[in-house]
Amino acid sequence: MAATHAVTHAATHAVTHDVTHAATHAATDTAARSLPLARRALYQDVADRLRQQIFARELEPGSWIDEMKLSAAYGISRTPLREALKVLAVEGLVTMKPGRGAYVTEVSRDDVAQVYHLLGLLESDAAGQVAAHASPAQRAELAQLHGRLEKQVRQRDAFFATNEQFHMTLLQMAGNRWAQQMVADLRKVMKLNRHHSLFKQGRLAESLAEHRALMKAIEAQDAAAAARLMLAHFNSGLEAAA
Amino acid sequence: MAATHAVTHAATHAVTHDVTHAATHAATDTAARSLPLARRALYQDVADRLRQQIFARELEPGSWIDEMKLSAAYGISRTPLREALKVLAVEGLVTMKPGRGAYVTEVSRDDVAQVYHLLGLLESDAAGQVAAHASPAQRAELAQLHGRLEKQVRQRDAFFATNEQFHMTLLQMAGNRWAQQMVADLRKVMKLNRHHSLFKQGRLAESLAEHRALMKAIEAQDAAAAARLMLAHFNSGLEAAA
DNA sequence: CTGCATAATTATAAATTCAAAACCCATTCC
DNA sequence: GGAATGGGTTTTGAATTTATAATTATGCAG
Repeated sequence: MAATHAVTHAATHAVTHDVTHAATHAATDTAARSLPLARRALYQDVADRLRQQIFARELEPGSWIDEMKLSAAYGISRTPLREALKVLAVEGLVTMKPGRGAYVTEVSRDDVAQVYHLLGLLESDAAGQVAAHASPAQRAELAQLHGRLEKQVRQRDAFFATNEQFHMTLLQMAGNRWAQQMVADLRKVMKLNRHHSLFKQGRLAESLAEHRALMKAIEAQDAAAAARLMLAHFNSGLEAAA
Repeated sequence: MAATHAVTHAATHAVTHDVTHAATHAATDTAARSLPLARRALYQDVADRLRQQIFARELEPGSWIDEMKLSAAYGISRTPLREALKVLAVEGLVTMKPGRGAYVTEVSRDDVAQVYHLLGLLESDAAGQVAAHASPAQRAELAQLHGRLEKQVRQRDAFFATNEQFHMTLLQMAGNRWAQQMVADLRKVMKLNRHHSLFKQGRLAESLAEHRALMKAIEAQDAAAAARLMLAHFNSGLEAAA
């Protein structure tokens, strides 16, 4: 069950701002190469693992994170774990209380609304850019992802993953790496939320319909419509979550 | 000379997501209280100091950060320094190369444009919200800050600091803590840029004029105009930087 | 003289150790 | 009886140590 998460993270995660730029053509490669050209830092792996546990609610929001217990469970020392916790703190997933350790961030109803608002703002802007400037090949890639989405209305987890991939691909095409990083972080925070809108009955189909309209606008290269539809997509997502 | 920076950072910095919520009424307090209710973590102080050095170009973009030399200079061990470096890495100010340490991030011309675009997006949204929903007291606070700005056209550093305070206060009033955090981070990145628009001759006066128009829209509670003017403010800032 | 292989040096990464807080609970004083 | 204070335990925070990886220098062969 952790498999889908692993894939998702590999795609979204670019905290290191990987300078090798190998990531750009990584899509063509098969899964993972045996020889790790750029060795991954341990604290990053630990951060990934922590995110997984937080998103899976194995670490509950509001709960205290026991450094000794966790480092023992991971089979590492406290040092890389503490470094990872600091990374998650900047991302907003955990909260550091000086002198008393790290706590999993609690995301309030208000926070959800605020994050949805920001995602709408950032992603609608990106959608407009893509509709205006994307190459035919890029539009085809989005269409292909959307096609996969259409086939996955019945499989919630798969839909979830493809949906995220669609949105992140769009962001990447918009070409603003800072926006991309921000949206990735915000989406991580959203996963903390128990009342995720896509969990709601009927929301998947609704979401799909909105995506369909968005794709149409992108293929018509109608930037204004694309932006408007993406904003509407997030607004109805928020409504479903409320 | 470091004084202005210290104040700026104290205002913008909320990485800890200070749970005490004391920050909300901090504006009424005088500078800094002598008794530190919540002891600050060392790695945070180190992070602040690193940012200062980076912004002051004592650590040049692209240059390698010598952990041993720096920890010795700061009179601390490498452990908290390395934790601080990881924080800055997530913020995008430094780049971690696995196995060969940390490097100060180089911010390209393109990056500047991208960040300006995002700031325009986020802050114009905030300006609209504030214009629509701010209380008379809040509008007065903004007006007071703007008044200070008017008097500081001749003092670049002071103008700089007050300008930042104005923008961050506006963000705080908009009430979206995630947006606030993001804008704070983006503004940190902007400080990396050598070609900062406010350094340009005549840009200060121009900036002030734009602020004046914005204030007028806010006091008239004209949300659309406030948003539009804020966006224009950033667009002309970008133009000046290019 | 040039190119590659190897050894020595240097720096990073992680584990361990040490010290200083914060917390808990019992006891005592008001 | 309740609040405050004290010691004991636990846990964080930071320094130190150890191991691993990368870089540079050096020497040898072509």
